[in-house]
Formats: sequence, structure tokens, C-alpha cells
Amino acid sequence: MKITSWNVNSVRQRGTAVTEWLAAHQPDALCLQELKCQDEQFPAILKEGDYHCTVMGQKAYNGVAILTRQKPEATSLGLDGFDYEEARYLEVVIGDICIGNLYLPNGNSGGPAGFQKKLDFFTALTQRAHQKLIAGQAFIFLGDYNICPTDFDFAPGALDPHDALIRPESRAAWRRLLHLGLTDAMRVLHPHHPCYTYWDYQAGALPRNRGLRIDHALLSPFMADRLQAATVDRAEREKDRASDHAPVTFSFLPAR
DNA sequence: ATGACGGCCTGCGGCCGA
Repeated sequence: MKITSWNVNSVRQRGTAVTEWLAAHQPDALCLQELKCQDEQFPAILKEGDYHCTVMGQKAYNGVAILTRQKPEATSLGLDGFDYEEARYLEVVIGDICIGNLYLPNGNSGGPAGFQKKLDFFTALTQRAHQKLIAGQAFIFLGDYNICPTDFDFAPGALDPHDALIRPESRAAWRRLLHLGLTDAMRVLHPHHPCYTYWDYQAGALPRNRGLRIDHALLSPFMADRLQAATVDRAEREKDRASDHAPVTFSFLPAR
């Protein structure tokens, strides 16, 4: 089983790229963030393709979608406890596995209230993970977490020391989530390589490899036991008119 | 020291992203 996260930075700009990527890699699920469009503007080329599209759009900003080979057994839009009118969270159930796709607030805009929104999302997501652990449901929560968990997760000089992506309060919120017993899928498989997933468009960040690792997958124990591989598709980021994020894919062995 | 890129909008400059 393969599940991919990709912040596409406008799905309308990336319709062809996503279609070609799906055909080439054929994941079981593709989680998209930053659609930057409303449901009815979601590209027809994707709606009419081989994948089932579960879309939670929003005008201009945010927006998440999950494309699945199988039709989901259940879908859920939004995150209880995150009381903002922003399309940032979506779940589907495939087989016995819950896939949660998230676009966590950046936290650098909007002053203290903007930063609090980021912490509020973490609180709500932690609650959601806790509920699922209690219920014994297998899950993977993946997407753009907008956080570099440690100083190893960004290139020196790529971020201001006070950036919301590395503030101590942000990192503490991330750790509270992990302390439930979840696994950071990329880092557990690649402890000695940074595994950046984002490179700014500006100042030659990509050729200079001044990147960030901010797109993550957190796994429940059942999924962690079956984790096989995690890869960043840097070649996709290197294409013309690419998103500033690369697709990140997580592979799992079948149960038993 | 500065600028730089690329999305979006009842757009033509400003905001947001990370």
C-alpha cells in the first residue's frame, strides 16, 4: 500500500502534473493540500480520471483533497475542535485504515491570533489521534504540518530564528502529538538524512538545497509496524512550474 | 544591504505562503 502527500500550491495550476504523476506512480491514495480553489473549480481532468476524488475546497486559500483508487468506505470533512472557517482537514477510510489529510496553519501571519490558530489545530489533531487510539483504529495522519521538528529538519539559514515553523511552542505541540505513541514515518527510516520536502521558489533555494522538512506522516502503532519505505520525489520539484513542495510517499507491507 | 517567486483576487498592488 502506498500513500502520498503533496502540497500542490494551487491544484488548478497543477492539474496536468498531478494526472501524470498519478499515472506514473499509482499510489493507493494521494493527499493534496493547498488546492486554492472551490469544489466546483477542482480540475475536471482529475474528477474524470481513474481516482475517486474527495474534495474540501475553499476560495483562494487552503483546500484539501484525497484521491483514492478504491471508493472510500467513509469520509469526514473538518476537524472537531478546530473552529475556523478553513478547509484544512479531511479523512477517508480505505479498508480498515483511516487516512487523515491535513494542512496545518503556517502561523507566521495574523499576529498572535494567527499563531494561536496553529496551536489550536495541533490541540484538535492530538484529540483526534487520541480518540482513534482509544478506539483501536489504524491511521495515518499526513500532510503539510508546517513544522520543522528539530534543527536537523531545515537547512542552516533557511528560516528566521523566530519563525513559527521552529518556535518552541510549535515544537512542543508536535511532541505532545508524538508522545501519544505515534511514529514520524520519514525520520524513523532516515535518521541521518535531512529529507527536505519543501524548497522556496526564491534565491536558488532548490539548487542550493536550502530546504525544509515540513510534510510529514504520523502513524498509529499498527501502521508503524507495517511501514516499509518513505521517499521524497525531488525530481518532481525540479520540473518547470512545479509546486514548491515535493510529493512524499509512504509504503506499507500488507497486514499479516 | 537588498531582492528574489508565485499563487490568489468582483485584481492591476497587496496579501499570503514557509
